[in-house]
Amino acid sequence: MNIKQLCLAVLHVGDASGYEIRKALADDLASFQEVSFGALYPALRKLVEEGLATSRTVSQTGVPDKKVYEITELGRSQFIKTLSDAPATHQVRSTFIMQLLFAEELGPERLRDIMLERLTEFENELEKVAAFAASDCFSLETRERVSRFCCGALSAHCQTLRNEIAELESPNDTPNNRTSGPVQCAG
Amino acid sequence: MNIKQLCLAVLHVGDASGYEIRKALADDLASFQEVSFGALYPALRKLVEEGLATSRTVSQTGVPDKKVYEITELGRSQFIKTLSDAPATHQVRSTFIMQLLFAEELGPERLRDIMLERLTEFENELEKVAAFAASDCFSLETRERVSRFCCGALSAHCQTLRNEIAELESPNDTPNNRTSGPVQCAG
DNA sequence: ACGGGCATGTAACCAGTTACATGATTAT
DNA sequence: ATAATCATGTAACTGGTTACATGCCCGT
Repeated sequence: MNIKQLCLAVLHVGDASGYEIRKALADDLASFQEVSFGALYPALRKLVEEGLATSRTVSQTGVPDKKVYEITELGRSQFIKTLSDAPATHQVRSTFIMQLLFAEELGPERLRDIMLERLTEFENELEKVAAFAASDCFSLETRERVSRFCCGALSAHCQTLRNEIAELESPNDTPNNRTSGPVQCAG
Repeated sequence: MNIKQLCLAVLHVGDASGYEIRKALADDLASFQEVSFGALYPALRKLVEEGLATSRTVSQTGVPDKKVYEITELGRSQFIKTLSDAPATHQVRSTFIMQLLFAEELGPERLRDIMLERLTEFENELEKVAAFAASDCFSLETRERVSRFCCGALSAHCQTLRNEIAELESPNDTPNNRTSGPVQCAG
């Protein structure tokens, strides 16, 4: 998923300016990386050069003019083909897991803060997914499928973290909804 | 989590050569990105230059010599401090979610293949986590905490995908363990 | 004979971030 | 006043990947 591909994904849904594309990527669906303008604008220029998109300047009152990009048929077909041919990767890069691994070195207070910070972030992402599910982008079927997939992991993460935090604060209680002893990694 | 930090993490657990560090990152725990040798060896050289690690050449019979790196006290303390100060990020970059979003354009057969491919991969990762939980790295408490966290999401992903695949193959059945209708994004 | 695992390293390249540059409008 | 939002863009830099270079041992 490079920036050009990411831009085409947004433009496939509807016309947008560079600024709007960035906002769409950052806000609309959790877990899609924020892109910087320094990479975004050159990428859009290249899309136009390659005939995958066209641009037009739209004047606005109050705010500056914007360059609205529109995907071409070539852009549409190339985007879908590239997406279809790409392996179904799903990579996690997590400082948080590393912090869990070295929790003993960080100390219980810092560990608690970190888990709390992450829990809040996961809850925010969950809200973004809910907002996406209630939006009118894509078909109902697609929105439900994507939401179910994302919610599954996010809810699990929230649940686990709440248990871990509770356990840290009162180590003697065994919370009712998790098993102690060997971890069961049921698929 | 840049490469130097990643190397220090592995070396914090025990001495290792460049080759072994790469293997540790790729195999031992799911969701830690594979690093290329082109980035790894220069990073290790820099660690030695900065006094964060030392290296010694170990002769082996049959296989070539290897350069085993050992973390220094400075390396240890700097690694932990950097890790503690870092924000608890947890980023997902997923071609797969993008493919779910544009599932209608890909067609049901391709969608099914993609979900199957991803399901297999998640199952593999689940096995890696189980192997980690049964290993002797880190304390039991840490292994359980990390395993619980990782298993939670991976199991949820597997469950969701199995439902989605079943639904695709017989759209009329409503699987017993998922609700149809509006998605519930319970935290 | 050939592929794969072990083992280290460099050079060319590329894709991204960060910082800089500009500037109007609106809300606090 | 001062920050935030809207809006586009360039230049320097960084942090990686890919491909290349080398070489030996083991299994089939």
